[in-house]
Amino acid sequence: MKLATWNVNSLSVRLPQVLDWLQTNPVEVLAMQELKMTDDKFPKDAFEALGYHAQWFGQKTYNGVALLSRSPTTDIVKNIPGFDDDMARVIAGTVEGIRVVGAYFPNGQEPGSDKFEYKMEWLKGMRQWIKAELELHPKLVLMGDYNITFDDLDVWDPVGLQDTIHCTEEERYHLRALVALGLHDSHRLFQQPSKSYSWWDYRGGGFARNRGLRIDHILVSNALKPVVQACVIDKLPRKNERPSDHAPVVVTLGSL
DNA sequence: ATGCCTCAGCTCCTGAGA
Repeated sequence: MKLATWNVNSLSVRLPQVLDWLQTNPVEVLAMQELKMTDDKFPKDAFEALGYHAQWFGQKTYNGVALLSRSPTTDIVKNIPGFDDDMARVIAGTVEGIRVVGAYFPNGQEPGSDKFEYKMEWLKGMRQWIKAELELHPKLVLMGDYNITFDDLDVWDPVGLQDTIHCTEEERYHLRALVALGLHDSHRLFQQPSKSYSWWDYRGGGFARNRGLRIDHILVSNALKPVVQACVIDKLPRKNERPSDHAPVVVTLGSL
């Protein structure tokens, strides 16, 4: 089965592209981020017409996340239990026996800012919760827009972007701490093209010059690691007219 | 260049994204 994550940067604008992509890539699960719409605007019917069940957690203007699945998703959780948050950033559910967490991690804007502090607190809350989730659900996938690079390999200009947002040691510490709970970066389990990124700035021909960052990740739990067969960044949708600035990431799992 | 695009909305500018 394939599971994917995609920051669509406005589902209203990107809906036709998402539907196209799903027809070519009929993944079992798609986690979307940055819907930028209220719940009443969510295009449930369009996804159902393609054979998907949908769960969503929207918000006006910013954030908003959703899970699409071919088979029904159960035990839905919205946002991080125990972490008070007025932003719609997390949606979790169980699909085919796998606990799937789709997340839009805070951007953080700039080290030292209030938004950066919020990001750090959010990361702590996420880690506490995922620790508990892993005990309840050993087969777990945590995927989404993390807004954090693991290391220099994930950064087109590691020198110029050193210690800037997405690349600070503090953010990377939290990402490693999350992995240390018993998760694995699917991307790095496989040989990947050099300079593999999942986001490119709209400005300055970022995509054409491959000036990007790898900030969208699919982490799989210890129990799932043996069955991970592939992890691919699909750059094709980034070549569309009016693309999202992020590309989808797809992981393939064999049967346990 | 505190810019460069893109998106939403208190929409013809601004805040935020990353």
